[in-house]
Amino acid sequence: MSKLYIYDSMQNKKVVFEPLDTQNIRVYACGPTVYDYAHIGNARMAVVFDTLIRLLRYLFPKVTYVSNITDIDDKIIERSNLEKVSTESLTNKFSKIYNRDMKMLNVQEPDYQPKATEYIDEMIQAIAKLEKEKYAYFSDGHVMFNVNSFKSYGALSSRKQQEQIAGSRVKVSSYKKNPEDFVLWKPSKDNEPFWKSPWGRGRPGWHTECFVMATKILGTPFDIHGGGLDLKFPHHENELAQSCCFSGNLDNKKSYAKYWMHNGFVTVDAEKMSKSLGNIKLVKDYLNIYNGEVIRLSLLSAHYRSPLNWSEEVLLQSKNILMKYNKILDALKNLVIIKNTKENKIIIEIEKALLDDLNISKAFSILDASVKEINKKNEIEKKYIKEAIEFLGEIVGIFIARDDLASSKNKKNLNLNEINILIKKRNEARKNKDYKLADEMRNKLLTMGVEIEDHPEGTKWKEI
RNA sequence: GGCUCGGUGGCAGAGUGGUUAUGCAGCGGAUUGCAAAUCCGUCUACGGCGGUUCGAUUCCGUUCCGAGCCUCCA
Repeated sequence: MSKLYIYDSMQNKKVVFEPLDTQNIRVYACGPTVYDYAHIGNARMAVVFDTLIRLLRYLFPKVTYVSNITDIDDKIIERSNLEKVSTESLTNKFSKIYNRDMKMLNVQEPDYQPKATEYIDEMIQAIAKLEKEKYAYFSDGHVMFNVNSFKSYGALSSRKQQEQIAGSRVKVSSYKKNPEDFVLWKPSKDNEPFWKSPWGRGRPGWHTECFVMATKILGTPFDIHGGGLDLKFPHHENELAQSCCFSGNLDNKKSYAKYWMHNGFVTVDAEKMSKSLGNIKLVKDYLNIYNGEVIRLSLLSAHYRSPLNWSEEVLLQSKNILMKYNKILDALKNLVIIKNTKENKIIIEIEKALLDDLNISKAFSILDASVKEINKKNEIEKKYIKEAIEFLGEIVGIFIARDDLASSKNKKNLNLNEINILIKKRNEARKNKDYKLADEMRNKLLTMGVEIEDHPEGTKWKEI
């Protein structure tokens, strides 16, 4: 097996992935804050890391994948006040919706999907330890992480504190010793959810949950820590700082995660999809129009680190690609393949592309080339092609729900009987060379939303 | 101001020091009653300017342009 290369955001370069334990690869990726419907950006993160996990599972005997859900946070509180529901019912609702939508995109559930509120005790213990060891301080009801206590702060995002301050928009709160200090524990107002703690009634800051849950579930160091690029700073930087100080590994920035991976943004009209710009696209809205695989492949159409411009063109292109391969798979459905991955030159090439930091476009170009003259190939070659398509499909997470690329919600209730009668009538008319009548039948079917294709073996139809 | 990352043909998107992917769309052809589908063939490209080189889209320098982070965000 060749080596897996991944781009490590800590080193800012592509490196050979060398597992800490080849018998169990451990990965943590930051999931969403659930106070609204999942958007395309959430989906990109989920799909990218799901694809990485699929590849790792192909390469290694065991992979443990953790991806959290943030279910306590200021925005959640704000939204629950607005909708006059409890934070629990709000986050329950949207975490279910998130999981449902991701399932539609063939995203496999993580092995663990911890929620912040399930780890409050552990967070309190961790914060107490940081405070006791002077990495954090108590100030005006808040426990703050003291950035000055960790001299490697900024290593992940290549930032130096002083240079950030000039153009910085960071608010210097009165309870901060240093502008970059961040909240580990904050006091809750009377109408806000709270947990009892040594610092009074309050709730944890955002950056603590991931570090605590990753440490608790995976143990440190683990192999890969991932998430969206916007989390690199400050979220991941802050997780790293807490973890290094917590474990006493002040000089070892790999003591938390060995590698860091970040996926790029989804853009709309070349601008970042973001809440403040109001150009958020929701997964559920696209699931009304497209099959989940179309959306998934669209999300993988650009390399995971590049920006991905979300557009109808991308979706249409993905749909066409899926239709093409589904047709080929359909034509090859009676071929029985013998799993012979190591001998299959197409797979060897595809594997090489995937092992190069998930170069899916390259992998597809190899597949496209192999398929190009499929009609001229003999049976053995066709078996290799089929095996290769299924191989790539498995890693990329497509070609699972075949035949039907229309959204299931978009289905019309068609009268099968009527369709068959019309097709029969049309074929009779064709036999009699009454093409005018034949075309009438076809137009009638079209108005019903049925498109027909004449094949040597008979007339086929599909929904449009 | 600091720190990242990009600029490839109509669009999407890989890659490489010389033989210039791939897909979608387009065009031409085969096929078809006409279509559709399929198959075959085919045109457009590497931001600007310098440099290194026999040769650069690929390396180096410089410049212009764009995106992102430094505030919640996947």
